[in-house]
Amino acid sequence: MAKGHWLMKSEPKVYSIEDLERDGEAPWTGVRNYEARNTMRDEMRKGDLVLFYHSSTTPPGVAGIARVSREAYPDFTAFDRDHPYFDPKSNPDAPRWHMVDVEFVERFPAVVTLQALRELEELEDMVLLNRMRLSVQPVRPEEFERIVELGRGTS
DNA sequence: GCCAACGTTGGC
DNA sequence: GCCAACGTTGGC
Repeated sequence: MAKGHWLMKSEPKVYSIEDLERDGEAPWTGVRNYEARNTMRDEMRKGDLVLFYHSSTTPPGVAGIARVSREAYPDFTAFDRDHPYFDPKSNPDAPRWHMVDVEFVERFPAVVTLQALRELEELEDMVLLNRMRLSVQPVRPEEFERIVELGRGTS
């Protein structure tokens, strides 16, 4: 089975690639969208590579690479009444939300901006550019490679 | 801060 | 099961 490629969004004010670099590894808490959850729960496998996207910032874009380090398990922040991601409809006996852990791989010297991605014809079918609100999404291997080249400044 | 896009909820 | 109202995301 070929290695999977994904893109995951985070607001850097909440959790940035710099935070992941410092921490080394982190649980991807707080996804409260079914499609994004299903992707994490059903499709993401240990070792898969992830584009780490910074959203709601200036400029938005891909900041680096992470790797799935633990496959899906219940998002415990949903059980914690005092946590901002608390969801009363989820509980440990019937967890509604799942997440993966990711580990730091690489931070790009410069963010590959959303604007730059939009300018490339070969990326026009990217889920990112067509379903702007989906926070965990698949990326084609060739799209992934192209963005990594841009991020490393090697193209 | 605005607001378009769009996912979710809940009344019926 | 439809769909209007509502809430959230996320670019600008």
